[in-house]
Amino acid sequence: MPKTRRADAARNRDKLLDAAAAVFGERGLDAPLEEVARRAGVSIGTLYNHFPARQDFFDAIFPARLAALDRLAETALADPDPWAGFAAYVEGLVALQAGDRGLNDVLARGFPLASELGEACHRGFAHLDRLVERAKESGRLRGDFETSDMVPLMWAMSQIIRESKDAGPEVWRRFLGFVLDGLRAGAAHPLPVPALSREQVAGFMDGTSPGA
Amino acid sequence: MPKTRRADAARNRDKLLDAAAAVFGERGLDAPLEEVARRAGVSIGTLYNHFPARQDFFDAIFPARLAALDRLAETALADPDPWAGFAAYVEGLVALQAGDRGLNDVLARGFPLASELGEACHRGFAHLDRLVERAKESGRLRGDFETSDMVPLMWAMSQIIRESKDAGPEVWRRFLGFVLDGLRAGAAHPLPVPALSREQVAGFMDGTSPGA
DNA sequence: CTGGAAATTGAGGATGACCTCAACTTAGCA
DNA sequence: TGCTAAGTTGAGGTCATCCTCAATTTCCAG
Repeated sequence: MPKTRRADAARNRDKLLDAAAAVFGERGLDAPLEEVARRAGVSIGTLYNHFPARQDFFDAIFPARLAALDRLAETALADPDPWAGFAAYVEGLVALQAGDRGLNDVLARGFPLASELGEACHRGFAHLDRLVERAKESGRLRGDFETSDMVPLMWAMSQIIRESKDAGPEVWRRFLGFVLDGLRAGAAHPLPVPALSREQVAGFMDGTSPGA
Repeated sequence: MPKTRRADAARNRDKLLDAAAAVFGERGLDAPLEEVARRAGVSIGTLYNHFPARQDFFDAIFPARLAALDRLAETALADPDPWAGFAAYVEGLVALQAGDRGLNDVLARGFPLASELGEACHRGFAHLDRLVERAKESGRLRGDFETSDMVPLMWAMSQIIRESKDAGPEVWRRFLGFVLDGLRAGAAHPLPVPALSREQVAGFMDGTSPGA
């Protein structure tokens, strides 16, 4: 039923999507839409015709990228070494956002989740649960680590990536090294505060967060 | 020579300073100046008369706060246990920015450093050098930790503080627990990337950083 | 008390982003 | 080849912030 679209309109839609992917990838999710229109070689009016709200771009762009997360999780779960699998997943997740400012924003904020994105996120958490469980059972991941601890971890890494992009784009690997060393069972010392609850995590996902 | 200022002008200046401290503390360094003027009960023109540039507020406000850092460092250096001193310093530093959105911004960004602030920062690094040195010599802090690693650490914590302020204002303590566990000598595994150099760190301090 | 220097005021110009819509252009069917 | 619905256009309204400056008010020294 969307087949009845005119050819030029379809072309413009694609150009907009390409431009949006590029612009959001470079400048983040708050990039001006006029820049997207400009880069697509299309007027701002046409942009709003195809994507009435900024969120519509996100819904069109990110599901495909989030598929990469699923693949990452599968590879990680296939690793015979549970700790290596866990570590590889975390590192892979951070590496993905290091190369994509838009994805970085998605992970960094109390994210602007919609429909399909929400599901992808749910799947991500499910995968993560299994990875964490497996790594804990193997005795290599500290027992008091919880899946929800991944959220602050992503916040942290996202900021490091943003700040260091220009002057030292690899530092995040070093910092992640420190953190992972702190997550090994042998390193564990008692923690002063309980992990975020499911409800708290959910709170970050719909509540709009203040910019920085 | 600034003695020749009129009494009302001095009063207004103080009101502006108080208002600015409050507003920047709540909303961060990008808070609208009109809000500062409004809260000071003064017109926007007067604000610009006293503080022609936003930076002038920072220069007037932050040196006093940075004195707290010096005190913190002294306490930490006085601790007979070098590791405890180091850990207390880090925790104190993070705690300070947890209570002050403005200070958080100062630490989080490729900061907007000026004159006096720059010096305070230098002092901070000098203190930190000694704390790190001492903790390493005691064999409790991992040998490959460098003073400049503190910069990404502050970036990381600042983001966690910002994101969690509303829904779980204590999570940062938990995450810092993980990180500190990773900094203990016993936890160390080889790192994939060298620390930031002095020059790189300096690069963050003048280069204006993009907002978030 | 008073004159003039010092300070204050706030309307308004500049900027950059958002979004709309009436007028125009064009694809594609008959 | 028209003709029309689908699509495009971009000037311009809205909004939030920045910053300026001519007119006005206030302080205080003489």
